[in-house]
Amino acid sequence: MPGHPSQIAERAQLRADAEHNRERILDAAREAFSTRGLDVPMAAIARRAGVGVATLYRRFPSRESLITEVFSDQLASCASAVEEALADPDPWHAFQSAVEKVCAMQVADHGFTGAFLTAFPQAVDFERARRRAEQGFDEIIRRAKAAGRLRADFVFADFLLLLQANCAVTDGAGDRAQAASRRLVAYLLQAFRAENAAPLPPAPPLALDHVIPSLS
Amino acid sequence: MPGHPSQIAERAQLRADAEHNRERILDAAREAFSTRGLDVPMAAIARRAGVGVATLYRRFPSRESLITEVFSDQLASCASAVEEALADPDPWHAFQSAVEKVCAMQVADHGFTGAFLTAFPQAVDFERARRRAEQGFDEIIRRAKAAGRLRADFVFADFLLLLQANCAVTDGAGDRAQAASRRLVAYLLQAFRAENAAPLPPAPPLALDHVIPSLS
DNA sequence: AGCGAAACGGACGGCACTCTCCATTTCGGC
DNA sequence: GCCGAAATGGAGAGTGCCGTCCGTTTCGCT
Repeated sequence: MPGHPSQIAERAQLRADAEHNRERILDAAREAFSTRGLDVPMAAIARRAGVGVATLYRRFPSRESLITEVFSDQLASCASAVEEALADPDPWHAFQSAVEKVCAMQVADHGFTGAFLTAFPQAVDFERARRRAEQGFDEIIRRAKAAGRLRADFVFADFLLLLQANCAVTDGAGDRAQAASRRLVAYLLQAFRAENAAPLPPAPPLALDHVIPSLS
Repeated sequence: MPGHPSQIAERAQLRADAEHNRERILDAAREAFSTRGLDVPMAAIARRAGVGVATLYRRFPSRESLITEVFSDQLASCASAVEEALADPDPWHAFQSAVEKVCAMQVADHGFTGAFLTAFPQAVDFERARRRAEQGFDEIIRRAKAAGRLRADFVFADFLLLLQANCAVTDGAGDRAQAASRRLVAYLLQAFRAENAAPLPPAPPLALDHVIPSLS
């Protein structure tokens, strides 16, 4: 049921041990990226995964494809969180918890998403997960506005703004990351409430494509 | 004549041409860091400054010392902006404009400050500018609270939170950076107003030392 | 068991960057 | 103008990482 048809098909042809190593590499990469930043040497990842460099390169032809794959997973998680929130009957609570969930994820991956977002080239694949998350969240926004809880001038780009902001906070402050993130999110959620709606100057021409350069 | 701080004294001994080149290097570095990120090759900076690599290294023994010096300048600018705001008779307006000014600076340096903050080792010098900025801003906060405009549970760390957040936004979004930053700042300023003060969960144990690892 | 294909790992060439060394040029006081 | 100290630039040694090549091991089907 998790559905990457083509990819799964290809991957299914992998021999059992290869598939196993692939997972190990992905895990090692996720952890390495999170703790040591995006430019950790490939060799380090390989060592951590208990495989040779060649194995790593056979599975992920370039460093970038590895990063992309890792990020793709993260993105899928976000999409799930959003869909989960869609089930919530209370529109504002849905909005709030979707935001909080996604931000908490960013805290957990300790800076990886931030590193990925701040500087990255072509990556084509996660189209689907991205769309899914974006549309789902748009729906959440729509409902929250309709219920009169979310300010009318809120736009999807504002959510991206929050995500970017949260990234900085999560990878900047070490173990304080969680508290810092929560505080920031709390502040912004307050600013997003309809009751507090005040002047608010310009609109941010910001789309996912600008946050993730790779898609352009 | 002498009796100046050691740095000035040292620098005053530089021959005229050397001092001139030093400035050129600093300018080149600022621009290079801003546009190409923190890991631009020393050679590129030297070329841009129109000097040889050796000259660069004579003036700044390590890449890090160069980065530190550039950042130190930026920090001093912030301190000035804060002191300027202190002259404002309207406490809330002072607060607001100090925040906006500093954030605008971050937009102008296009990600350099962000890059510096997100990943940096020992740097000892800017103590003074830092203190100056911090104390000045604390005073601004005090006044704004006393005037009943700034929410009572606001703390200095919240400002750092905002700075970090703003960094991410400014270097993430290219030419949209300015609009994005303004929008984010506007949202947060609204959340900071006393009138909107709402629950707001945890307090963020965050000090300048956590934002600038180098000082620890 | 036996065998072919798939997967493996480590060694290696190539490249980019940092920092040093030194022969040469430039400054600026006399 | 002259001369020593200061400053300079470029070549190059040292280092670390990327991505590939190839001889060896492991899988899994029969």
